[in-house]
Amino acid sequence: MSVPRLRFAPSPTGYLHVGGARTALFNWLYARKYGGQFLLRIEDTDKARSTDESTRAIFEGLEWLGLTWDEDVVYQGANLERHQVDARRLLDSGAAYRCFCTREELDQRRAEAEARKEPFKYDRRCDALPAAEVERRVAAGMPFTIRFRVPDGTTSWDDMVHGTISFPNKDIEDFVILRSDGTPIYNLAVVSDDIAMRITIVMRGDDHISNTPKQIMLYRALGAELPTFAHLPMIHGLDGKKLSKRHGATAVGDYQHMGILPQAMLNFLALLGWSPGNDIEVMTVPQMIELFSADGLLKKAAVFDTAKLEWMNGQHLSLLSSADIEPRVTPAIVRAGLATAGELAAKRDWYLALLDQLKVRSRTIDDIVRQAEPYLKDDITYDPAAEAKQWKDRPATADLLRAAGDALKALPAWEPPLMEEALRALAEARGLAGGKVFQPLRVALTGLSVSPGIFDVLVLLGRERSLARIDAAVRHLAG
RNA sequence: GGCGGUAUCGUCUAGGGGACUAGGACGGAGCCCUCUCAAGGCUCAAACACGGGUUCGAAUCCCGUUACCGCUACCA
Repeated sequence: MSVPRLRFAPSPTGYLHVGGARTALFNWLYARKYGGQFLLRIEDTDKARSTDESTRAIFEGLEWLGLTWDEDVVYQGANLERHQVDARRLLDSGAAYRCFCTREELDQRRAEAEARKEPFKYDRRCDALPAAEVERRVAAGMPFTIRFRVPDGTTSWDDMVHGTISFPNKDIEDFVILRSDGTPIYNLAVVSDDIAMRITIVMRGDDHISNTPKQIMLYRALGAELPTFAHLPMIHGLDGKKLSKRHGATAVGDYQHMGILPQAMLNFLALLGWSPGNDIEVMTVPQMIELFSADGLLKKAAVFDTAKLEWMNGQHLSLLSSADIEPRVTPAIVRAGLATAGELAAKRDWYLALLDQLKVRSRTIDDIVRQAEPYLKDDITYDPAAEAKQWKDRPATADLLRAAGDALKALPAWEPPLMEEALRALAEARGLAGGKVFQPLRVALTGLSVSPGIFDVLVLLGRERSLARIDAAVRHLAG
């Protein structure tokens, strides 16, 4: 059994789309699971739409996800000569013929057929041209395309995900393989390259199912061995339509910038169109490789639901230690202007303790950054809603906070059990439930009505800062 | 229009003729825990597209219908 060779072959006409990322993921998982090779080919034959920028975006997206490829990147555009040679071989062997019909003529005939409500199929008129006439036209420099002559019969294959699929050849017209300018059409370029790259498994979106019979005919006419085909279902938006920009974020980079972890993205994508069974959902990347099996590949298109992605990210966040996520959080904090990397490094232990507190109540890296502000910045601002809710009776609150500050200040050590004892005693002395003390205090310390446990906040802030914030709140309330 | 593909809770899915009173997860509702918010635990609502077969028995197999998606270019 030969080593499986798979490839991901995006065209660089935009950013790395989540659908493309998932196709890449399944190819990669298959290669990793079965000891195969995963290759990357950039299909840049459409010069008008391809850009270096989007080629870079594809690399970046794949690298961020950790979907590494095994050999040098293949640029389809660099294989133009081989594509032409293959087209020529097909022409010479009689599997293809020259077509002198112009695009205008074709468009017109297509429109006429349309008007008559008939399906349009190229009528092979140029295939019927006498050899002498063909020669005359070529000699006269008439432009021509090369069309593949579709044989009679049926073309079918055993698809890895769909089982047997077959197409009556009569429904397939003699398709163009080489344009009049000498450049190849997609189907030729793909087959030519897949043969050259010795690809054994072609795993791609099921929007290519209709191209497959054409490609199979090309493989045969070229005398090449057929690869195994696996057609993955598409990804749709919430409205059931093929996922596109109007559904919001569709580029993997969008999710990277939203603070999604690559492993969570991969995990989520893997579950769209594949299931390991046994109700398993949250998986690390090694586990995904371990569990991956082509049997679990589904046929049905899946809807991309970001709510579940965020939940998944939260799951992965809790799987990681604060030290693991620190490299991803720090740049975001720096970008938000809350601290410099140097400042954070100087108090690393404290910083990691802070992350431990914040990550449990976060779903994304951005959530962590949002919550970190009161601990990283010197000044806090009181959230109006929190103030209105927890500081209703301002004089009484000022008094309560002053007392709480005094109690805390009197503590022999800055430790949670002592804090709790003192604060609960204060509450009891005033006939209040603990929360009636903790909540106003939380606002004084963080400016917010939501935070980690109050004693954790006190520890994170430290004695001096906590006491100072309480003082400031008392002054604010009195003033 | 032609051809192809697909069809289980709103969403991701388990399910491979009897173990189905159709399971899990997200989201939703509620309860517990609790100083808030999360996390966690528990509970509830929620689906086999429809119609015919085959079979003692169908979510599972077959056929048809419907719906949705894709392809139908000198795009990829």
